[in-house]
Amino acid sequence: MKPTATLDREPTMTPESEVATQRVLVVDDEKSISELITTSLRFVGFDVRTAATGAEALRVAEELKPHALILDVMLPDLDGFEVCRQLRESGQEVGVLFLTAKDSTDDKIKGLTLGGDDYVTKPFSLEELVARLRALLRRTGVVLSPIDEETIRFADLELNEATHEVRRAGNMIDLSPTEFTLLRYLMINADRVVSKSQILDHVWQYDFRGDAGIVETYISYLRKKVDTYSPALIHTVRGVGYRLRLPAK
Amino acid sequence: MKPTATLDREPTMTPESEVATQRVLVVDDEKSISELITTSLRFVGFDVRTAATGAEALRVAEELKPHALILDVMLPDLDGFEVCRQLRESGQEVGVLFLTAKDSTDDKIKGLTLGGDDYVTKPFSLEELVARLRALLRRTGVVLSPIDEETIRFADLELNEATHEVRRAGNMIDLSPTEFTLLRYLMINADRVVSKSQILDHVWQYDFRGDAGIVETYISYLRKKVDTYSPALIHTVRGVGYRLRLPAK
DNA sequence: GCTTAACTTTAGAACTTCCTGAGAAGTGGC
DNA sequence: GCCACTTCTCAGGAAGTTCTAAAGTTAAGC
Repeated sequence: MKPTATLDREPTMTPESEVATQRVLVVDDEKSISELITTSLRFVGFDVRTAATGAEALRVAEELKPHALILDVMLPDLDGFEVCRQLRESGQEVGVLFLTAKDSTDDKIKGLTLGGDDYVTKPFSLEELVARLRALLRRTGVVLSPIDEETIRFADLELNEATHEVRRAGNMIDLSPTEFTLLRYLMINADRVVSKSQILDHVWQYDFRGDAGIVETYISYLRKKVDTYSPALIHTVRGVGYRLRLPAK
Repeated sequence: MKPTATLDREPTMTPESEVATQRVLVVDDEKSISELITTSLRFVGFDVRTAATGAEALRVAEELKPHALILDVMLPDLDGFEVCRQLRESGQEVGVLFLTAKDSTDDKIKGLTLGGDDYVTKPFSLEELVARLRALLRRTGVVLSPIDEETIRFADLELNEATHEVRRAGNMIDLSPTEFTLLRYLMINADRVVSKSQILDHVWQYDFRGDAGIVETYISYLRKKVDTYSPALIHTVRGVGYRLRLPAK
């Protein structure tokens, strides 16, 4: 991943003192993947540790007591499920987000979504991964959030993760999957400038090999759908990137 | 395909504090099965313990006093029936859901439904297992289940778990077992988008190895039966999944 | 004010996803 | 053992989405 200059994080970030940072353990033997995830999660405010093998994961988890694990199913020693099993056996309450190859037909994956755990197939987009991790932490926090709490708001814009509905001033807006993910990314980073390469890194799958021009195209699509209402919310910061914001006071 | 971060949960979940958590003991010597069940049940709000042998089951049951048992008939030591017998002998009031291989022609299974107990054949779908367990707890009346209604409603659609009847605007609709389970899954997740893989994981048996195309076929069947009435309730969210919803406001 | 780089928009080709119908294979009741 | 029902696969076509490329527009620097 291209290192980025700007942080992405919650628009209404609660001070550290009020909300304890959530600890996440990332377990993957491919360094490039685990680094990609680590950097992203650190930016969005998680406390991240990594492990490259199942055994290491168990050792680190013991000490770290993470709130969630991001766990590759294919590890050099124990497989992901075994790691998960041993962890639960030792009494650790931890949500697990499994990473798995797209064509993997492993039975064991099934049912996990019911169980509060979840899985993401490789290659994923960071935006998707973070959204899923958040949902998982919300869920494993025992208290289940009603649909309303799954809505991100900015000005008169609302984006609901559960229903996939997007509204501007109460009017439904129909978005394609990529448009939806892009808008969510902008909304989560409301008021901050995000660069085209940041957007590419987060919204597109990590193995996308095209150029950043696609971002311009999608911003254009989004403006046609979202900014036909006034005031316009999507602003270009020439030479830097894009920014969601209300008109200057 | 980009899987979505959708939660599955009860549409009207009652807070933990109001309803005592129900304790379930899962007894199976196949780790993958008992894990699958455990994770699923934990999430839908049960307090779950496991045992791998009949002897262990008796020991744990003594201490846990579970409201229900999910009990594999084939155990390495005592068989499931024997475990059940000894438990009842010791005076424990407990509903039992037997797990049995599909081709098992064991007579003992028959007649169990009379006593409030029930059985499910392997491989099962999680949706089915959870529904049966709830029904069992409802019947044995040990504790009121968080959802004590036997009818799930959405708009003018009604689905009755006990009678397996489905009505739209009062008119009976005849559904096959898979159609029924799929519709129930959609109704439980009313208003939320559920992805095809989520549907596959929950509605189909855990060892199903086909592709997600089958979900499209069944959605099509269901629409023909349920959405011949207007308004249509089953909506496609392209690239994401399906959603049960009333026409947009 | 001209030049140039940065951005926007559009068109359309390539691709993906979804719907449906037809039929093969399996299952259970009588 | 036949019939009805159900499950599942597959294939064609329609519709929607993604991405590239090229032409049009804007703004910043000199």
